Amino acid sequence: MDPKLLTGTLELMMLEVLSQGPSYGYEIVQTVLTRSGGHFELKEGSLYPALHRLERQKLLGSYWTEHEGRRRKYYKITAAGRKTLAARRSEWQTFASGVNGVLGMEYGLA
Amino acid sequence: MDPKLLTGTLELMMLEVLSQGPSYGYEIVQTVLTRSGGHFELKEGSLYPALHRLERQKLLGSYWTEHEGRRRKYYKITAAGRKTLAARRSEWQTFASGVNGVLGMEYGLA
DNA sequence: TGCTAATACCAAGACGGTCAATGTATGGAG
DNA sequence: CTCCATACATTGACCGTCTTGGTATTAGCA
Repeated sequence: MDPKLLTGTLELMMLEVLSQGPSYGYEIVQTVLTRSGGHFELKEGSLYPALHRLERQKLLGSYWTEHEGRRRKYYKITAAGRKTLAARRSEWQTFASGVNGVLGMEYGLA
Repeated sequence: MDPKLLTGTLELMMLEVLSQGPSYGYEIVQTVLTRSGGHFELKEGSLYPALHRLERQKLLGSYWTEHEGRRRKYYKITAAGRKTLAARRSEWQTFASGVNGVLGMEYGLA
């Protein structure tokens, strides 16, 4: 999987995952891996900066917890984050159908 | 439309367009615009470098022509280009269904 | 003891996209 | 006739995001 494709959908996917409840970096990686059918292995080097970015933009909030001796930083989507998520979801759909249009595959998918 | 989404699909779309016959930069922009339903306005600053890149990789060949006083540089897909196109198409499908999986929208689209 | 998993973070570098400028030629508005 | 828009290609500066890979901590296991 060409990593360049991820650019721009990373944040969308993170917001989506967090829209279903708070989570932390390490777990988000697992969730995305599972839900993508094993295709997307988010790298820490892109995940954490993205998380910080989204937090700076107030789309996420965060808090630390302790779990069996290990520190976890939970991220929680904000109201603004949900709004952005909705916008990005629809942007993604527009984008995907645009690409499919160019590829001559506008109908259906597996 | 967030331009970051384009990263990685630009070349795919260009190869696709060229798989249907030789074309030149300016025309490729129009073709993609039309076939994407008016959504993708390729910028010259990304299009031409991409064209040159693909040519360097021997996925495209090129030749100049003259048309009503204006110079045109036609690009033509190579056999290697077609192979790459096939690979990228399937990569795109995997990618799109991965994203849709994360978004919980694996079925159908308009 | 030392390795692995869980967990978070950061710095350096590559790469591709945007903006905007440059250059040439044709054709139409005034 | 002049000016501007359109057709067409190229390039350079800038920016943002991704990858790689290294740091750091704690728990648990060989």
